[in-house]
Amino acid sequence: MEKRRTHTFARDRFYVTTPIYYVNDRPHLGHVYTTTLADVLARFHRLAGRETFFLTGTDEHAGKVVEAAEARGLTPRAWADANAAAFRGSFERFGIENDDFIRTSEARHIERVKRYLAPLLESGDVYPGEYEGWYDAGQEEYVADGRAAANEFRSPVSGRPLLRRTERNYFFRLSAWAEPLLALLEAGDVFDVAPAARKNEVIARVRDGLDDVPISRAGFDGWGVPVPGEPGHTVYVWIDALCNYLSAVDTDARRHLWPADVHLIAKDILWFHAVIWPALLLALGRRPGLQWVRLPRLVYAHSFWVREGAKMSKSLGNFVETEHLSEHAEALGVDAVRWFLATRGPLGTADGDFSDASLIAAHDADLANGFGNAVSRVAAAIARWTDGRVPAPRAEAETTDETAAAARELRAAAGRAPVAVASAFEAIDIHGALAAALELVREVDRFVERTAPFRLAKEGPARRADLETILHHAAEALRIASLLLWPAIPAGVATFWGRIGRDEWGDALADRGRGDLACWASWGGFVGGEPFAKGPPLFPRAGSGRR
RNA sequence: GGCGGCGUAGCUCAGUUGGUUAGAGCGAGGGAUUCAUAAGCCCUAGGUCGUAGGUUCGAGUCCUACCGCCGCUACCA
Repeated sequence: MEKRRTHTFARDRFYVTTPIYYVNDRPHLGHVYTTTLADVLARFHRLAGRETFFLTGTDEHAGKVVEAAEARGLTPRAWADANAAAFRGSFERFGIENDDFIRTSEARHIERVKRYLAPLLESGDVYPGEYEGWYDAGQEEYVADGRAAANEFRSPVSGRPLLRRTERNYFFRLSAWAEPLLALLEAGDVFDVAPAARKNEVIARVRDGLDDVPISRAGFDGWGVPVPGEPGHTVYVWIDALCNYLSAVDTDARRHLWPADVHLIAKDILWFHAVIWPALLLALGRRPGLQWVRLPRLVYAHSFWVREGAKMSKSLGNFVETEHLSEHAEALGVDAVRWFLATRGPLGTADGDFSDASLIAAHDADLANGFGNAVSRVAAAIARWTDGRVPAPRAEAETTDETAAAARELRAAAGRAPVAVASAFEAIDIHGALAAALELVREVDRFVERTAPFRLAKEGPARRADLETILHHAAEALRIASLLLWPAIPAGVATFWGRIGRDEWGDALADRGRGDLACWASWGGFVGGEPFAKGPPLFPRAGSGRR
């Protein structure tokens, strides 16, 4: 389909963002999806020991927010407070640990948007002009020329004729940045867009040339960011919203975090993130005192969820609500939801189908029958034959050649896995990263089948060294696999760590702390004598068994 | 209309710069086991690689046409 490209991130830090969500929306699958992906990435980089910053938030400055508030007899502030809280709440429910939650209505943000606009006005990157376009009075918005023509100059919503309207507002000189942007996109080493198909779309459009874009709206009703020096104008919400990525880290304590490593978005807002935002940053970076403002390294646009083949939309009313996801989380644990989103979602250019059955199937196949069962069988073996303690490894000379060979191969697989997982995560190939982690679990299952410790146990002391080597290796490989799986299924893995006497890892990573993956995931963490306790299934099967 | 992409086993998809018998996961069928969450492991899919041509010693992998599907075509977050 397309070639994945590895993006090399700064080694010691990682900054990932989600879009800030429209505060008039109720949180649904789409929001939880993007945010979960960001959380998985952020957790991986934290685990790897990097200074990680994961930002999400809400976009609040739209005229419709004021309307929605008025309709409910609330102030925009109160309405936004309630809905922003709803977003925060649903994210918390799925184990998402963002480092900050920015709201565009916050003073820290508004103040900085003004601070970014002022120098651009001064330099002429932003200039006053006249915008003429097809206006949909019912929607109170302009309709793009192409779209207006396609609709025979009638409102796509109401069907009423569109009005030709002229408005005085401020423009961003986007046209000036087409060439530099194209060069950057084609090189792809400083600023990049992924997946490749999305990048191609952007390049094709930028190649056709760019028009200047209006970035303000006439009128200011106290909700929004006033244009500096022109208090009767409001900064267009999109421009306002994009600035959040920068404004959130534009403090002495955080400025070093910029540029963002990944802006994770859905494909519908690619244009703003892949063209307008970088152009704005290029312009900003030229202003005195703002040279630290560089381009984000990567804009990654995933696709949409569909439900049983049908697009989710307000008109169909078929959104997968957060409440619905919560039911799955209650039945199977949050990890089940996270795992499904992270491994089966529309990460590439194709839309992905959501169904309850596929969520449960993913949980059963990978978590219950996979990781959970492997942990269970190894824990039971250790409980029965080595008193619940991980045996110390034995010298190869003490075991048969067959045992030694199998052990060597498992150890090699455990060495390859962290490398494969890391490089997949670097390429935002979350499916690939988690598949690589799960592959190590499969290796353990194959290893157990091949070496059959349950048979050796019956052969008495003669095979004791083999038995101990086998159990040590199986435990060790699962220990390493658990680290690699943690970003996606932190709850179950934390429980597992408790059983193997590694609560310290959970402690280190708690409260957004950092780990030391290179050290933790290296072979030899178990020296012998550690617990590997049995316990209730980490991921109890939901479906019935086979046969 | 323009630009771009896709169409590979029942399902979801991998298939490097063209080269031995086209792969994985899930599902389905079969088998040997029994430590484990009726889990795990092994074997099996005889797939016209959308269709028709072409280039080549050789094409799923390049070219052309056609059929079907999809994305983008600038300001709805």
